[in-house]
Amino acid sequence: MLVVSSRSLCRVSLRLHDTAAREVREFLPAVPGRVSLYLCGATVQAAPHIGHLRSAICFDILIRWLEASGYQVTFCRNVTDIDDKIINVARQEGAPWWAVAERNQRAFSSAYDTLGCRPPDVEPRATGHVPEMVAMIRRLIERGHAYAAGGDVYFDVRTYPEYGALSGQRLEQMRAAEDTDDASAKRDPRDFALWKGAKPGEPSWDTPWGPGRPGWHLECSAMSVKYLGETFDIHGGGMDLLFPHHENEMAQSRAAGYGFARYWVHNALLGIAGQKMSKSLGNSMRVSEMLQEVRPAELRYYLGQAHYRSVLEFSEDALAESVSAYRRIEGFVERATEALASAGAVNGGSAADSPAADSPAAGPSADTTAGGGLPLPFISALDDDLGVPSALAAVHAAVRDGNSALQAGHVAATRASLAQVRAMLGVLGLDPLAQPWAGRDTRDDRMRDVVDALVGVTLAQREAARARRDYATADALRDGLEKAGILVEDTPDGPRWKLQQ
RNA sequence: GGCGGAGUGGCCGAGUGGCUUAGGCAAGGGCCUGCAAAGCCCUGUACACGGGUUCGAUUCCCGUCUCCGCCUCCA
Repeated sequence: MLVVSSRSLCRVSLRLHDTAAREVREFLPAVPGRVSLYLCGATVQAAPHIGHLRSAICFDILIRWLEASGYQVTFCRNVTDIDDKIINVARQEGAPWWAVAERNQRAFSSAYDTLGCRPPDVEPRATGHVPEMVAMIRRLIERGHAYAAGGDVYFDVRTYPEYGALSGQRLEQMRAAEDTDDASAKRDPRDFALWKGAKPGEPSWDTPWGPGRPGWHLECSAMSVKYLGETFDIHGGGMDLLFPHHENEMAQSRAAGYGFARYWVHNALLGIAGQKMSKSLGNSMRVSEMLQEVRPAELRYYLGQAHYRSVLEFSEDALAESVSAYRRIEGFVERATEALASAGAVNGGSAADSPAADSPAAGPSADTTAGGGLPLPFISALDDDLGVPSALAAVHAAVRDGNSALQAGHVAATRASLAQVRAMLGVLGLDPLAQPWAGRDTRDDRMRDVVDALVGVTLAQREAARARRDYATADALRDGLEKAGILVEDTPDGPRWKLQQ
């Protein structure tokens, strides 16, 4: 009788690794029921590679899990749209810097979108927030933590004793930052630029300290305060940003009197071990290239399948394994959905797979499940510092049960398994019948209809041959389809086909 | 030089002081199938190396080797 239906009450036990604390700790948002999350987005100097997407997917799963847990999440992801490389690329192309930034930002958005990442609630750009940055610099100068020198404005590291606490660096042991911009103007070699004075021909914005452009670290501090407040819950990003970027953000913000991030979450990087450092590397790791080989959901499965704090070494073989694993799951979802459609809708109205009013059915008969039809092992896996690998084990277990039920013709059990599987996949952003993957490209859908009709003719001939036990003909027809890359499966409900991998 | 992470069965990839056979992929055997495919069942028997703590360590501690990330722009 104590079963509580509200999921936020079922599980108050999300634990997250906090880089600042260097341990997994219980996650409690500052405001009950709400989570504010700031994620360092891209510096749009080139099109995205799969490492960017691994990070995006890790945090997408975190956000989905927070939302599935009943939190209202405010998600802010910035865009750094001005920096040295962008300026250089623009020079090489003879294009304006903003055109380069715009083009790459669109590529990022498209990639995020294609891989099913929930869009941020706000996606601020650095150059749109110069006034906020100027205000913050002024505040830091007033408090004695920053100084103008030679057209730049620097943060005075020595005025902030906590510097280094986040990343575990010690000032004395650090190598001096070799800022090419006349380091002589700094009071200390480790001071970093809040504002960079403009060099001839560079884009610039006017400030009390002269024309220039934002320092990279400052933008995140200024924008997070603007959109999430002086204190917010989670600050995320790749491990590579820990130092100096996040260390500097923290120093600025705290020195300015803000509470800043309460939890720091960093994803491990995607390695590219086997690859040589040839120039081809850059392109072959592009998201757009990868999607020539595998479908978006398969790429998402691969990038999301490892624990977010484990280094993932990219390999073609491992990617292929993920494709197989995902297709097994997908195969069950498709077969079960079709079988239930034909079992439910009395007659052959097999077009019931359109996601018209297709809500993931909140499991009428929840057995070992809690809120929303999610199995308990799945819930505790994600609650334990986002244990996606264990969560996937729960998915596969449910798929196996579902396949058994399907094979045995147990409709209710099949339906229950399907609901569970889809609910879990929904949290991971991998439901084959949900948003981003289903019915996205109408041209593909129409083409599929055409092929379906044509293949249907052959399959009918084959069924006829089988009926008269003319297996030679039947097999010849099947072989013919296979040569065209079409695999035939005979099921109790008749033959079905799919494209070869 | 400083900080941090990692070495698990054919492969990817979790995890734990003594039964977790994690899970997946691949392989072999079986069931099912006209034959297949798909699916289901079974099998493999792993925790870098050397010490130590312990009744007992893959899991804790020390050392060694190897690899990786950051300390400069980077998810």
